[in-house]
Amino acid sequence: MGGAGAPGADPRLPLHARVKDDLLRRVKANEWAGDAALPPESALAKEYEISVGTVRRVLTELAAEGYLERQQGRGTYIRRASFQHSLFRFFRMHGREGQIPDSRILDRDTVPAEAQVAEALGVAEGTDVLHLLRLRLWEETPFLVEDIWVPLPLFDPLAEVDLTEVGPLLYPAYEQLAGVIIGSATEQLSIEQASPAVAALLDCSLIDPLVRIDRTARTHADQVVEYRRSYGLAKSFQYQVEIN
Amino acid sequence: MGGAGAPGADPRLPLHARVKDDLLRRVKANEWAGDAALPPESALAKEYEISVGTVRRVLTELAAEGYLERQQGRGTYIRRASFQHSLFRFFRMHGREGQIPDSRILDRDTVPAEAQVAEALGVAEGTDVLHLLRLRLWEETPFLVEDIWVPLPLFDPLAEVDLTEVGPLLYPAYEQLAGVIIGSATEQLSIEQASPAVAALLDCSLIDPLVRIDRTARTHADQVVEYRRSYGLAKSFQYQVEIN
DNA sequence: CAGTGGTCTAGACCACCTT
DNA sequence: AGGTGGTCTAGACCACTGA
Repeated sequence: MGGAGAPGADPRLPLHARVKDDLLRRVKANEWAGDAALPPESALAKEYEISVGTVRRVLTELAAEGYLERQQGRGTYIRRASFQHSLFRFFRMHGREGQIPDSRILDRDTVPAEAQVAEALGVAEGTDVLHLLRLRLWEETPFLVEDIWVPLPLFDPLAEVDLTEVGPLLYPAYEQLAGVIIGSATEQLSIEQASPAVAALLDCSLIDPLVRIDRTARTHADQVVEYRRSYGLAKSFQYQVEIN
Repeated sequence: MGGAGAPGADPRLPLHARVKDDLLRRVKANEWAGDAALPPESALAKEYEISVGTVRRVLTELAAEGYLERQQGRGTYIRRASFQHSLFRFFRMHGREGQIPDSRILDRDTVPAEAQVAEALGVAEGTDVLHLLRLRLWEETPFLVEDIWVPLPLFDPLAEVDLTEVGPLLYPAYEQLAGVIIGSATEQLSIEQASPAVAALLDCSLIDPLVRIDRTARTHADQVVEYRRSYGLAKSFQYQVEIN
């Protein structure tokens, strides 16, 4: 290592900034995959040829930003979207406390991306993408219809897997099948009238107001890997957001 | 000073935590009011009989939490109203890009807290609180009705100020008038039918669906200082959320 | 027990602002 | 020039974890 860590970085930046950038890059590149701990502070200090205090500062900042978890006596680990965790991080409709809704994938097909899907996923219009139609239910009562598009060939494994082996949560399946970890998402809410197809699935009338949620989900590296359009019955709708 | 700073604090807590609590108390007590800088790191270190490094850590944390501003070469100051900052952090309804909607406070009165308000604000039911009724408009067209409750006597200045002097944003006014800085908030969305009073203000029919947003806003220290209930027309509703 | 991160100190040097 | 916060180092000691 050449004294700074990130070779291409602006050498006018402070040491800790350059090291932080490089370490974040390595974290995002999935070094130390699985349950492995990062090297201890002393090892990183030696590797980057900086003092332990500077390494500490960088690791503490990355932990504060949610990339790492540190535990005294154990070590420093990449914060993974743990299965149980990712539900409540990305599932924002509420009503049942801490329960996971049932999930039924009604359809799975490879389709050319229509304009809106292509733009969201950042692919050319007409490119083949994988489409899922999915119903979510509380105690056999459907409350949400989801159209989900993911890019190919990244998600080829999901196109071929036995759907009965996919649990009620998709993001853990993304991780297991395609190695894709969802790091952030943007949701856009609006209110619409039901279309006939959606009304049939949700068992509601065509004049009932629906909540529409457009979600774009990204990896930690900000690559868009899912576009999802969900419809839910407005009258049973509960959506909670923390603003920090 | 007795070596720790906060005399009543649990001596098992780390030094930096005790000093931080004490310093925060002094900041909230408005020591160093006006434009005065806090004492330099070296002076605080001497006063608390701790090392400069520990003082640095405390000040850096308090700055990260929004209480202080630090500037190299000048000093450390209590953070003052920075209007630009709180602008779009808490405003989640979209449609116009980056514009601030007009705002009209229709009513201001002191009322006993009803059950839901009391619970949200963490005061006893029947306690006097300040209530605002506020209309928000795009180009003279109302799109949002807000009932806002804040605790007294904390917000006494807001109860007395000339309302024409309050701009289109409340949180900067909270800062200027009551010294309250909003650090985080929780919003809960649901869909309802319009009540006659709201329908009149929004100029809509009683069967039109409305979006209801319940917001609880807190200081950086997680003290709840505002409960707000907003109603908006569903058909013009756009709400965007980043999930990280 | 060895190894990890957490706390705390002491001090050198630098970058920036004010006067 | 003098004083401020920003960076970086070096090292001591403690608390916690796991074998």
